[in-house]
Amino acid sequence: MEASTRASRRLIRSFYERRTLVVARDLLGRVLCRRTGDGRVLRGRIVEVEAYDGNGDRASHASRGRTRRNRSMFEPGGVAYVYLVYGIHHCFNVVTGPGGYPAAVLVRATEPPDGELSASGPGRLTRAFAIGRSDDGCTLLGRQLWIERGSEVEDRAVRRTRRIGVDYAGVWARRRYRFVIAGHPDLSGPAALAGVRGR
DNA sequence: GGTGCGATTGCA
DNA sequence: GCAATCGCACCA
Repeated sequence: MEASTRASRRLIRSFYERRTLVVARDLLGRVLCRRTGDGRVLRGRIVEVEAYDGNGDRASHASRGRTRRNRSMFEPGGVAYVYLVYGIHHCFNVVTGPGGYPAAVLVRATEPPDGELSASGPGRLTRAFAIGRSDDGCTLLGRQLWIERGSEVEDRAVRRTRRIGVDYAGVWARRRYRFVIAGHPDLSGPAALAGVRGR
C-alpha cells in the first residue's frame, strides 16, 4: 500500500527530540515533503542545514528570551518554526529537543522538487515549497509538511562550517554549526563554504 | 508611539 | 555594491 509505505517513511517525534546538533547532522539526506493545495506532494533531499542551540547561542533568535516571533522554538521537537526575514523572505526551521528549550535547525537548501528551478538558500527553499507564516508552529508529524527518511549520508561526505549571515554573533558566528553534503551543487552561500575542502 | 535592523536575494 | 520591504524587538 502506498499510503502505509509513505507513512512509515515519515520521521517520528523521537527523531526531533534529540540534541539540536545531532538532529542537524542527521537531517542531511532526508527528504522534505510538502502537500500542495492541489494535492500534489513536493519532495526535496536536504543538503544544507544550520543548528541554533539554546538561548546562550548569540546567533539564535532565542538569545533574548521568548518573544512572539520565536515562541515556536520553545515547543517540543517536531514542529516548524517559520519567520519572515528582511521583510521579504521566509525561513523554515525544524524545532528540536524537549519543550521549553529553544532550539531549531534552519533548513537552508534541498535538491529542487519536481517542477521547481531551485531550493538553494533559505528564501528560495520556502518559495519552492510554498512555506509561509501560516506554517509557523505546525506539526511535522502530520499530512501537510513532513520529512521522510530518505538516504543516509556517510560521515566522510559531511562537512561542517560556520553559519552564514550571523557575523553579528561574535564568537558564536565562528562555531561550526552548519552541516552540508560536501561539494553538492545545490549548496547556498559563498563557494569558500561549499565544504569541498575540509571546512 | 518611534526607530533600527535582519538566520536573503536579485540586479546594477 | 546595494535596494527591496515589513514584522518586531526595544526604548521612550
